[in-house]
Amino acid sequence: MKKNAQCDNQTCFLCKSCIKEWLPAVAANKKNFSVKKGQVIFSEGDPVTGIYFVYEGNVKVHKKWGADKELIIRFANKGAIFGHRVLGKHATHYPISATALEAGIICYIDMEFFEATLKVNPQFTYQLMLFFADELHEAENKMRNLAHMPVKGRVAHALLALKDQFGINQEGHIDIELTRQDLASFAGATYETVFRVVNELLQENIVTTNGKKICIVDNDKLFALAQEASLN
Amino acid sequence: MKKNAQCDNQTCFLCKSCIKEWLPAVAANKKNFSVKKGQVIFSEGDPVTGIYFVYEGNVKVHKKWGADKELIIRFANKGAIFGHRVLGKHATHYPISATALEAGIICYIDMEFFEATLKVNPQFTYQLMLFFADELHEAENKMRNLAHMPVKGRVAHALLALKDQFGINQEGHIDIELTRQDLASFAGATYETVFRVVNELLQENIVTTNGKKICIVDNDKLFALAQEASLN
DNA sequence: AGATTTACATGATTTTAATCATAAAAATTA
DNA sequence: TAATTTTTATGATTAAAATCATGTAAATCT
Repeated sequence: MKKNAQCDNQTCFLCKSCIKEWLPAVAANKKNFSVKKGQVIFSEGDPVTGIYFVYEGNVKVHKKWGADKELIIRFANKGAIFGHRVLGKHATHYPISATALEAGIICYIDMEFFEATLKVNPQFTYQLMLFFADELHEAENKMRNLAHMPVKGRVAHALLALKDQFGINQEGHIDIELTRQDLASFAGATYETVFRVVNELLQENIVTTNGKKICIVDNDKLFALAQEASLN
Repeated sequence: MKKNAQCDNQTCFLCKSCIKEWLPAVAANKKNFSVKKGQVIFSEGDPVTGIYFVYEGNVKVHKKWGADKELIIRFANKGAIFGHRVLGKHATHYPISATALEAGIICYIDMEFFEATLKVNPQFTYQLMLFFADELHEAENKMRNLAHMPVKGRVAHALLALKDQFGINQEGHIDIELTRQDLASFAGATYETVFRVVNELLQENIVTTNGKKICIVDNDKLFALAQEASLN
């Protein structure tokens, strides 16, 4: 929890959606700190004290199952809000964990100031509601996929979602490096199964890989896999 | 779409959360209509025109998979909002379907008036955001369960969720009658598997059934099943 | 740099739950 | 009320994916 690194007060979801007059208050109340790769920012069951934003780096938001399984709910990248359990009923403990995927800078806002922010910034509240509506929409898709779509389709969907969120870098790779285990946890399957599925995708010339880097070669086929049977 | 039956303008989520001064506007702009059992209120892919509330009856919100599978995302009961796809990005088509589980009365608000309502009622917007936060929380649990929890646990969880939402009637039954197929679709499994699981629950004296009516006899055991392995 | 931990790789086996098949009962509708 | 549709019931079979087991490679920590 080093406190040196500072954000620019204009990048995150909060700074971008609140009225300019409120920014000094944000600057005065925010707490920046840097995290290193693999650092747990908060863990399922921890008491809720505030809300977080990503300034640098990527964070996985995940939910544990037993000792050694988890589901990655989503990724928070530059600017994104996470830990929004300050809101809603029974908002006393984080229902999910948040872990840094790489070194980065996090911004923390305590509950009290966040609630003041909501009161003062109806526009921000509105934006937050829209964000939740979109999250909910994605969650609905993911639930259906987990219930009915085979692993291969879920992996295809996961790769497309990663491409959407992180984009493609100069070399043509999806611009995030995940371990196969994290990819598996994101797709909601085991490492071994995902390993086999990725092998199939390689065989079928749908993707190429280079270590953790993944390149989508045939977007259409991948897309078709992610849709399969949902249209019949 | 009979237009005779009218709601009382004080029961639904909208009427309860907006300022009183706005209620006449709501009354002037709402469109009530009655639905019969099994009636599809809107279907996945339909263009979005407005938002709905339940005044009487229960509605299932579901997402299709192929021709004959679906996942029931949630149930909307008296007062509940549904079809909130008016909000968020790409809010052009309903991503889910809504079907009446029994005869009832529905309230419809068109998009334009709903957006005006949000502008005029920051308090309502705030309540809606909290509602979404809670929905999201439940969705996170459901996703993890679909990914990792065995069907028996998911059925246990489903029964407890039904008890929570609909309560217990005088005879001690969960106060909603679902077909086994709907219970299966809510738990994210097939009819046959759920049938077998319910048989096990009967054998273990955890529930009793009487046709579609289900009574939870041993809440603790059911709760334990719905937790199993998530704590290890 | 060496030691240790974490991630990758892959085959064999087992388990779970879906699929298929078929019949009876119940509910709905003509 | 007869006819049709929907729901319930249940066994047999198959398929998908998890688990188990084991070795190697790569990354991280002293």
